[in-house]
Amino acid sequence: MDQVTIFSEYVRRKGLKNTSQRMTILETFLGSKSHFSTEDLYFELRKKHPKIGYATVHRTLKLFAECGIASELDFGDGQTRFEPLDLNQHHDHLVCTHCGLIVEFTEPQIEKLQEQVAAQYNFKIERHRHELYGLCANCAKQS
Amino acid sequence: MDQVTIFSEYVRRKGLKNTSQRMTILETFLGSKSHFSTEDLYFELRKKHPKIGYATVHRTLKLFAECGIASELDFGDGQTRFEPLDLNQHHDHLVCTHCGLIVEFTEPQIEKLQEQVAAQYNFKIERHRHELYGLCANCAKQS
DNA sequence: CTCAATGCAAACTATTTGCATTCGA
DNA sequence: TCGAATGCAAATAGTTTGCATTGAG
Repeated sequence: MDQVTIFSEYVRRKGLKNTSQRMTILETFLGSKSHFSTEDLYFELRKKHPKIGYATVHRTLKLFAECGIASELDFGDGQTRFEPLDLNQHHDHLVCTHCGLIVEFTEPQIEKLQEQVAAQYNFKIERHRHELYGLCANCAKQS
Repeated sequence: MDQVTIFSEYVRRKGLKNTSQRMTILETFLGSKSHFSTEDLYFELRKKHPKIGYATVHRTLKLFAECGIASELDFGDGQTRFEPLDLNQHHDHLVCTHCGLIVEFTEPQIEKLQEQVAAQYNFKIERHRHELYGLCANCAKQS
């Protein structure tokens, strides 16, 4: 089931409405590079849909997160970012503190060890955040 | 070298001043439970030092982070938290999403795997953030 | 038709800053 | 003495909300 379908069904199930703005935002959201902030997406959208409001973008992204097709990221720079969430493929992030480059990584062994840690403390994990901050290859070279 | 010494030397080296407020904040910071927000510490301090200002607490905590005796935490609840940093003993956090309980954990194998991931992408890691969110034993029981 | 969604502006919250005054070295 | 630190109030920045109007079902 793709993200558009998930969203449409969520909207219908909750008695919400499937507006043209929401569809526009969803398309742009899925089509853009990942890891953008609300503001980024807002300005991207404004290029083709000048009348769309910031609050609508914000509320729609929240809605995406709510229905499970987006996840919220916070890299500690004061901006909430979003990325399309593929349920089958969890990943974490490397963030370059110099140029802002974001790289995704997966490491099943870390996931497994996390489970063990949680079990050890009797925690029932719902989600986690794992980010590695540092210099990417390019920035390390230059400095 | 203990944290008070580290701080004092940092202050001297930078030509800053060792005020009574800073000493008071440092003592309270080291003596309190960990993982509090600026606001928490501010109100704690107000009990005994009613004239201290929020901005002073804020700036002093930043200074602690700067000189390496505190680390800033962000558990995504909109509040920056701080904890005394023991240089020899890095740890990450389990956070209960229901009651707010925070538990520290260390897992050397995860640290090692992180290094490998970073190496694989040619990143030079400066720091990382690893948090597991879920229900603690107590809260899981009740729900 | 009805009620959710939109767009605008205003409210909010945590954080940060400007500045006159105080105080440590 | 002199510049750093303080405390207050105001500014900032990202996020969220209220409300009159619009529009989907």
